[in-house]
Amino acid sequence: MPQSKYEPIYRSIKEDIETGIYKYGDFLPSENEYTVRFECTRNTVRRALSLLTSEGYLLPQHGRGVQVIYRPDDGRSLFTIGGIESFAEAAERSGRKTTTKVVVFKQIKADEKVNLRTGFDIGEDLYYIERVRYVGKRAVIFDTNYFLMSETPGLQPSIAASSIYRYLEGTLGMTITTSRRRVTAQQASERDKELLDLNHFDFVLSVAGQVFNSRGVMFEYTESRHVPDQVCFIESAVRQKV
Amino acid sequence: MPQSKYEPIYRSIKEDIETGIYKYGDFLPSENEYTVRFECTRNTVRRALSLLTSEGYLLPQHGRGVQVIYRPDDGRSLFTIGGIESFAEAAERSGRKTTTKVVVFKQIKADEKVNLRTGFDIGEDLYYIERVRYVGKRAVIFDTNYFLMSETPGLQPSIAASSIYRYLEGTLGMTITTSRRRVTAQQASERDKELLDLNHFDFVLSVAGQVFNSRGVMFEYTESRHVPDQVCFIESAVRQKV
DNA sequence: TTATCAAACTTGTTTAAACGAGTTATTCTA
DNA sequence: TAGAATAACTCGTTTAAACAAGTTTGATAA
Repeated sequence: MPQSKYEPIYRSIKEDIETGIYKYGDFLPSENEYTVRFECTRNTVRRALSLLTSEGYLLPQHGRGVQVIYRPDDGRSLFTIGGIESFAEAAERSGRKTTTKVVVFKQIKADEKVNLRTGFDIGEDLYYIERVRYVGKRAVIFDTNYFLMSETPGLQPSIAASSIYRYLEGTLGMTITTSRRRVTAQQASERDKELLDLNHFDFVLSVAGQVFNSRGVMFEYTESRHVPDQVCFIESAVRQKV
Repeated sequence: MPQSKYEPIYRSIKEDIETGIYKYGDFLPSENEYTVRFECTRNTVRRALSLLTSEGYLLPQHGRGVQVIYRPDDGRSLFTIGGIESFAEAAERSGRKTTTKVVVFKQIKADEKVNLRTGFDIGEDLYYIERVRYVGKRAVIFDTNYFLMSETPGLQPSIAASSIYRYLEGTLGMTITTSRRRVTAQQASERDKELLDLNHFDFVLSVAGQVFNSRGVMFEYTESRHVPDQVCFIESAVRQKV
């Protein structure tokens, strides 16, 4: 791939914001100034800016300029919703030590119950995996995964213990593109209490979702049950024009 | 405003998907076909398609086409995260009868505690509002709002009881653009138990966030505490290219 | 029949230009 | 001095064209 042009521009401006060169409330240089600085057209600049807008970093104002509305995180949030990030990626970003324990790893055939829950067709061959994720010594996430065997050949417990995504993207050359997730608060099950260090909590934050690869095949269904403290999801939205 | 051209195209294709003309797994007509159908350039078509992609409706595949990955909702979710929707809008969309009761309505000055929680500067004049939202006869949401008085003049309890956003957008001509929200699961407080019909639950799903108007002024901070059942948040994400 | 190659698609990126429309600052006028 | 008109900015939308790069299909050659 011939390395896109807008991507380094996006990254450069993002860094300028995160390092405080442009602070909350400041206006960025105008689009035309950026075309000179980056030696590209306004379209390319606008593409980079629109990415940052959708991430909640910027607020463009017609006729005035583009304002920075980003405020640094307080660091309490492990995950940022609005992007796709694996457990390992998120942990690395926040600089915390993490480990994974594989509790269950088996092959199943999707029955009606699985179909209802995950959306996989009845009769499909699936890997069923349960994992517990630790941050430091504390069990904070209980993951249940269903992977479509035909799309994820060679999956093994040893891979599940490190990073399945690294395997899929690296070894298999798969591209993960889109996911759709549902976030709910739920009563902790007996299994949650058994596997997670919930302390005094008796509920979890559940994130369930389907993941598609670049060929439009839904190859994964995952439910992650999170210990409620120390974990939160951040989302930013832009209101649709009418 | 000269009514944008991509917007009706976006709406048209969205409708075709939601009404099942194009089903889950189908490929849409190519971009070039759409340029003929809508009498516009490829750029304009692509703009409409990219909106639907970011909403999780579509999965474009380089060299192959654009696939539909939308599946109709099961209707259990009142809200969709990833957009900005008021309580009234969301309820209307799901066709349920709702009412609002204003519990507290007063003017306050932001102190250090408020500043830490909301991000408003110390000394700012604010409206402080507490509201309980009912779906049918059940109290399902406990809302705490802070509004910047200078940006929301004339706010009154009677307005808070109907729709504050309708007042802001309609009467004041304000444009709401961007919001940034944090989703967490929390232990139900005594006040939650007093005001909400939690039934057997002792926890809530909290959504807290800042809202900006079109002039880049943060004019609202809101925390909504939801009864956990029957409410969920849906989010779709597209993985960032590297 | 099978394998290979090329043509004809598909979406992805970038340029260039023009016009619209909102905001701000300046200049001119009363 | 105060106010109105204007010029010079800002971002928003759309067109047109070209090329890159991935996929599918069908023709061609072994």
